[in-house]
Amino acid sequence: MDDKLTRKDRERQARSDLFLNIARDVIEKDGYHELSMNRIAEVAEYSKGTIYLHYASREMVLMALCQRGFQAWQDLAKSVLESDLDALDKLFGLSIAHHIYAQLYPVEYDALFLVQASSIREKISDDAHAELTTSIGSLVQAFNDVIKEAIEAGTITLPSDMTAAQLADGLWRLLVRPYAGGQATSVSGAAVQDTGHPGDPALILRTILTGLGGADIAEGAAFAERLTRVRDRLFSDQMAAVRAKSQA
Amino acid sequence: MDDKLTRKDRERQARSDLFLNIARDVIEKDGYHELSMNRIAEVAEYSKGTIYLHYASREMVLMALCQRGFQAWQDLAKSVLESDLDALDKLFGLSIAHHIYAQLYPVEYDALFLVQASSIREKISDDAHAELTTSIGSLVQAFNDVIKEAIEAGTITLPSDMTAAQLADGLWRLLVRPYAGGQATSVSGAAVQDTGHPGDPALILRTILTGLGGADIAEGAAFAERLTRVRDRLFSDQMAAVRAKSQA
DNA sequence: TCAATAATTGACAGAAAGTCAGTAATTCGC
DNA sequence: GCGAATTACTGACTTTCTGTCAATTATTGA
Repeated sequence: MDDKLTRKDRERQARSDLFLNIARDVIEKDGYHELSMNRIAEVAEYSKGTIYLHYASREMVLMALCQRGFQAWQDLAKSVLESDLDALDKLFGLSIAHHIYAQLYPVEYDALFLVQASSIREKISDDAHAELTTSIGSLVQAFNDVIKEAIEAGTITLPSDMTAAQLADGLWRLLVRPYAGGQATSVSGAAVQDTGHPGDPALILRTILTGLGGADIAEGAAFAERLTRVRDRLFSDQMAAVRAKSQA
Repeated sequence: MDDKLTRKDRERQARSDLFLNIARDVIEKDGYHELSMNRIAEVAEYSKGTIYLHYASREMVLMALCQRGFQAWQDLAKSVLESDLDALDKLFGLSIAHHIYAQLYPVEYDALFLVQASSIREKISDDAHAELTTSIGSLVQAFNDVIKEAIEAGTITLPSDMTAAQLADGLWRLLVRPYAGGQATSVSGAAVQDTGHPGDPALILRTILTGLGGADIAEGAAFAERLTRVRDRLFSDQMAAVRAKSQA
């Protein structure tokens, strides 16, 4: 019964994906304001009505793009969680995973901020919004899990009235930000440069760790060494892809 | 010569302000997607053409709203910087100022995230965007100044390779976030509740301070006491306004 | 082979942005 | 106070998009 929904459904899925790819390409090439249902239809060589059979609105296209991207992000996070690294290494791993995702899927990453902006949020269903919240939540949860693991292992110690969830939320806030894709200006005026490695946010992470885990973890050389080691261990393939991408 | 540009210009300014107020009210009442140039014109009892004489596009209305709001925020920050409090108190003061601004100017605060979303950023001039960046920069700069002051006073100590600007940027990231105006869901899944006082972000601030300033600053009671003291000292009027607003 | 079902189309309605030629009001030199 | 010049205002118009739907074409399975 389950595989009764095969070819037709796979063709349908393939078309959904095609439209989403086109949307992504249009955005990457010409920006969001050039993304229209007409344009997708034109490039896909389908009519507009067909696009609407797959996505109820322009906003839902962005939403779907965002959601599809999350899958890749979650896969990265999963490979961190399922590794045999210790809790602290995993924390670094999640930070690196974020960075890789932002580099490898810039449009999808950017869409995350777009769909959360009020103007778009207002136009999508509560269900769709709830689904997004769930996706975000599952990534914050990954931080949460690793933090708990680190606490249990005694690697870090939280103030008595701070929960793992609160710390996870804080780390999320520090990491996740518009990457100003291709444009120079940082979101804050402090001219934080993206130097091509998990850079400045990691510095703050480090400061938090100074508070929670002691100087021996956060100290310069040890910190950098751990970052490199975890990255090479878990994500050498993806880092190669990042480098390849930045060539082109 | 300077005051030659008086009545006419003030009338013009008054109209610009009127349109902006209407825009804010429309957004507050019916959301962003109900904001149109027609709607502003209608409410203001001017024609659409006149609105366009003041704001070149819908996006520029939002931009202007955002910019006008910054003035109020900067005033709050200024009263912190110019107070005779010590550096650490000022750091708390800036955090409280942010909170008050978000409460008192929810539409303007929200607009900050809206105008930074790619879909809108793409439609405004580079000049307008640069101006916004400058405004944001001046607030981050306030953090920067206070952090430097705190370092000089020996209240906090930074890791050797962390600059004040980096810490300022980090604090900004922790504090400044969509307040999910009126809506329940936090941006992250970690269900951080806004409890009506400078709440959870302060916890992270506290953790950072544990790392940078020692446990005696960040310890529970001392932290809460400082927060209350600074708030009452600098912002008793504004806190009353916040309370009044939450009544209505 | 053909009827039923599914997929696709593109013309259409509606809404909003942004333009601009024309009109009204105001100012200022005299 | 008059008329010319400047400034402010208007709303119909064009364009461009979204989202709909009745009609058309393709596919399937009996």
